[in-house]
Amino acid sequence: MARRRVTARDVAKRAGVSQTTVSFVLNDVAEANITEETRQRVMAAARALHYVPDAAAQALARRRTQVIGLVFSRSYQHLSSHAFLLQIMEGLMTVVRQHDLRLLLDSVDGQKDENAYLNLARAKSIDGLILIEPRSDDAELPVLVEEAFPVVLIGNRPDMDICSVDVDNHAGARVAVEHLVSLGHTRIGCITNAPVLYTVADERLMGYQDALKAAGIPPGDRWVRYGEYTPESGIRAMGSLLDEAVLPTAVFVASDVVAFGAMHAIHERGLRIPDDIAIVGFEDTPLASLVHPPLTTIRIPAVDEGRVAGELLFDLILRREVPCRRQLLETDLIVRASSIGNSD
Amino acid sequence: MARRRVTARDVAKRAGVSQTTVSFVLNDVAEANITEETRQRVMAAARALHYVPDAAAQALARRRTQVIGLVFSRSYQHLSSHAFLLQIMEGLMTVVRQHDLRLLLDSVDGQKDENAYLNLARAKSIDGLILIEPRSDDAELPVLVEEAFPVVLIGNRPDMDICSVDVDNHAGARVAVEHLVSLGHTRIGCITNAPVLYTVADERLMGYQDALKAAGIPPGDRWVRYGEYTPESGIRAMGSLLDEAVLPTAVFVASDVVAFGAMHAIHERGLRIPDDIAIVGFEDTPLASLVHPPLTTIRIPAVDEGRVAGELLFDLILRREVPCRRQLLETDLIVRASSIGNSD
DNA sequence: ACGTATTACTAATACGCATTAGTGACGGTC
DNA sequence: GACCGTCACTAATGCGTATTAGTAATACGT
Repeated sequence: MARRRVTARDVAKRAGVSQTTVSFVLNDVAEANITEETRQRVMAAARALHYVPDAAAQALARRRTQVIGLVFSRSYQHLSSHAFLLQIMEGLMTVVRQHDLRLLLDSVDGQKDENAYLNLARAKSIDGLILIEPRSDDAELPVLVEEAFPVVLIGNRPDMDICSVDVDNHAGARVAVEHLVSLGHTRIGCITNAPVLYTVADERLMGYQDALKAAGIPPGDRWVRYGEYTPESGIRAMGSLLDEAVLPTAVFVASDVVAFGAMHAIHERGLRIPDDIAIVGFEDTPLASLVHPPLTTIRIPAVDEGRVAGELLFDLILRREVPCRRQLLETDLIVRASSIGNSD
Repeated sequence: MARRRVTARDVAKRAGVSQTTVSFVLNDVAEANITEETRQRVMAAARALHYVPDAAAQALARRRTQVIGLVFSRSYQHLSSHAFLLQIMEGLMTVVRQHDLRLLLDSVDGQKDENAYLNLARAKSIDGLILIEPRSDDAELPVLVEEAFPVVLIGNRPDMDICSVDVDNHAGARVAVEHLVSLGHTRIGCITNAPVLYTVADERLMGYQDALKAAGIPPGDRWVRYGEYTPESGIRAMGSLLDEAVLPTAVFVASDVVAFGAMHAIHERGLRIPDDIAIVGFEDTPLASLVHPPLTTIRIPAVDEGRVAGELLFDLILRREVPCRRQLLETDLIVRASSIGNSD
């Protein structure tokens, strides 16, 4: 086949007008005063030729690409354990479609790719960026902000003045642990969702500790372990906890996915949930209600996070006034059988 | 800040050469005979100015965008239940990085967006396309093929001559059901992963039926239900199965995610897995080994699918010879406790 | 010594669109 | 009837790169 590309000039020729007019018609330029009759002729020609404007040429001329970047600060090997990434994308997608944007995906792997998304921005491959779970040692971010590039974080960097959408991780973790305290637990462990280098992990750990303090329980390191996104890390962490001489009676696992691993480890040792060890997770991933026993957890409105972040970014790109630079969404405690139900 | 963009001309000025030379140096054009000394000067200038070529301008001049599209034929509302989409992306990402490409994400929602990815192609937003789970009634696909646009399917369209990466769904389903037969089951139900409009759902259902026939068991519709990607659909389908007067003793659920819902429904009714009803899933999502009881399933090498599809597409884009247009990857039966273990 | 090759570059142009600065035709004004 | 304004367009230019067609300067062969 290999027919030549259809350009605006082809459309113009067919409609018997100039390329300029074609551009005016297709972009609905009001000041151009195009007669209805000409408009129809152009539209018809465009349709007949299956004309679709060249994205690169448009981007070059308009200085806008209509593409936004979605980047997560994890190596892509950890991608598949990112339980609510898909939910975030789902929310984001609604906005993306509304405004006829495209979504460009990338991941950042700590050391390896320097300037990964910074270069995306500089190459103007994207008009704006949504960054998931920024690391506190991320050095690109300040540069981007300094260059006034539109960025919205999902998660946060308390040290920076930057638009972000987040949940109150500290409060959420606290509610989770208070729930366990209210059930009478005093020996409460914690498995983090990630290394504390990630703000989100640190905040949840703090929430855990503060809840204990508030309940008059001295928090220590004995029952604290560090997860790393994956179920496997949950298995390891819980395995290590279960090797302690004195076992906790409840564990707050700061990520559902890690919690699934932890639950598996508990079952493996022949212990029961919640009778021997109660578990509370964090996130409420779609499967949390389906595992056995269903997992008590702190719900993050991930779809909303994606949607709100998308809207915020869209406003930033258009240089609109942004009402609130830091959006904090609500978490909810979802009580299920892993903390309170009949045992399995 | 808002400093003006750094262009190749700026780099040229600083290095005391022409823009052409800058382009030659940065693209390693061998025929250009650039002296090492000049090369160094240009490189230094580029680095000093943080020069990054404008992606749109490059795309326009090169007639290639360095972007590939990843599209799934599901509405984005179903996105988050797409268990191994992330794994596919993980595999794809390895290729994408190797060749310094970008990944553009989109979804297609049956009726709503006509020409969704066709327009991506025509706008030359992307150099090639990977389409996940094409529908058999997808009318854009033939057009794309006719226009000789590089496309690789994950899944297949047996009626079309098109590059694809897939697993043998029929064989996989058959192995799953044969496993149940070998355990002595004769009343074996099936819950599909999706409407049979999707090739992949149809194939797995066929595999189920053929396995029954081969075992001398007449396949009927009585114990067949139709899932729709989600756990919820699994709950519904299994609920409906459990309302039958005579219950199956085993059910092949053609998707892990749907199976998780089905297992939940079984637990809800106070039945045990596998004692009352054995379950075999399909896919081996990361959580299959972690649910309770761990799920027997047919493993799809999803990461490999992504990688292979990416490599295939890359070859197509470069108009290289493609060794085999239809790559069929192996599935494995992973036996876990949901079919054969101790009950829960 | 003269023509040809080679080297190391540069000038000019194309890519396909958006946009700015016109332009000719027509209508109304004083 | 000279002037201004509006209407409905078009010609020309710019966006930032890749690439092609040069062009001086030097090297080489005979």
